[in-house]
Amino acid sequence: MYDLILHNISRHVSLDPQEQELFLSALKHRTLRRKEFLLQEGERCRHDHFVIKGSLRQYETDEEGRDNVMQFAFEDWWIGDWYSMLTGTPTVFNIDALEDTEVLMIEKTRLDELFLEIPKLERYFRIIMQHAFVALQHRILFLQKSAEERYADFYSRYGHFEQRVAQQHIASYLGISRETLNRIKNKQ
Amino acid sequence: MYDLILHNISRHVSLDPQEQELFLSALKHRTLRRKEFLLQEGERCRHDHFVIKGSLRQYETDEEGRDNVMQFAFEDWWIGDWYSMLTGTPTVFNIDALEDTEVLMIEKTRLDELFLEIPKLERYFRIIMQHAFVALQHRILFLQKSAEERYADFYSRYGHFEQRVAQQHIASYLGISRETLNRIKNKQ
DNA sequence: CGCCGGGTTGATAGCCCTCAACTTGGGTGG
DNA sequence: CCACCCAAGTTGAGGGCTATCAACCCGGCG
Repeated sequence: MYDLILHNISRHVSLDPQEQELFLSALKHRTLRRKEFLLQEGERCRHDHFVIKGSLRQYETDEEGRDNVMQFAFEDWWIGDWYSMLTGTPTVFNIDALEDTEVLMIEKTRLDELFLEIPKLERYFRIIMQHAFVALQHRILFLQKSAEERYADFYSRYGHFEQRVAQQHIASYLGISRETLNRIKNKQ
Repeated sequence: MYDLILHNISRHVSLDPQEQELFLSALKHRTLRRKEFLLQEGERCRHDHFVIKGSLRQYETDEEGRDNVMQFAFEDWWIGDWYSMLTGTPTVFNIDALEDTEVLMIEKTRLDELFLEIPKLERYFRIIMQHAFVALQHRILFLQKSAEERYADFYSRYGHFEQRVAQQHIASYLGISRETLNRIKNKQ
């Protein structure tokens, strides 16, 4: 159950066995059925979540009732709402499971304590946050491009996940309508 | 010269005088004339930069020769290319000065050393990276909205900077043409 | 077997881009 | 100090990409 997260951490920092034990003891395990919510708009987000099985989608619902996908999360990814965690305000996002899913969750307040006890853990979170930041920068640049280019970029990066996600959700992630995405895919 | 950056840091962590001294000794000072480059496409980005005077714009130039503004940086902001710094690859971005500008720069390799010597400094960078991440998430959501809504959001957040930046750069930042932005502003 | 969410396809419309011409203003050099 | 020049901004016309709406198909699940 903990192999995936320990391996993920070990790619950036090396915790000794004691530190690993301390960190793992702060984690809680949660399973979700397909379509079940991990977080709903209006709640306060108090945990960060690491996916060990399945997949999730984070999205906001705008005034017209349209869903805008902020991100997906598959095995080996973190997902949560840092805005809500940092400010303590209710989240604008929903996070629900696209498949039957299992996550490890850590409370934000506990994580802040652990940063004091395990400096290397703070380094790990700094590093993955930098990578997440860079990924969003890339996405912003591609949102300036045509629908076809956006899909081509998505396919080259995340094509291997494509069958696990409904096309309309991918379209939303790319900022295009599901009809347009469909036409693009049927063109070639 | 160092007041601004020390005050910025103190909003998130409190360094003792020794740590402050150590950190400041790693900084270099650089002045740029308007239109001068801080970073150019193809170079490796080896420094992060903190603006103490003036303003800059970070942008990529695409195949059609169009500039896409990634972000601006004013006094009290950090700017650099973390993708290039993390991977050691040449940057795709240009960063140039919109006004006569002064920055404090820190070498990425030196910063990594300092993180070992001053854990609180690593905390500071983790925290500002989280804030930057959240800001980009917000921007992605607004790139789904109409040109008018994007400008309204920009104005409410950064309206006080508006006179210091050419409208065409703001348009690029918002992902709309300068003509469209102009029509929006002259409508009201 | 029926329902429903997801996907497909066509017709239409609209937002915004592009191109072009003109205006304005600040900076620079004579 | 003035005149020129170029960058930036303004305004109009036209078109294209993509959203929207609608109808229909399909497969899986209850």
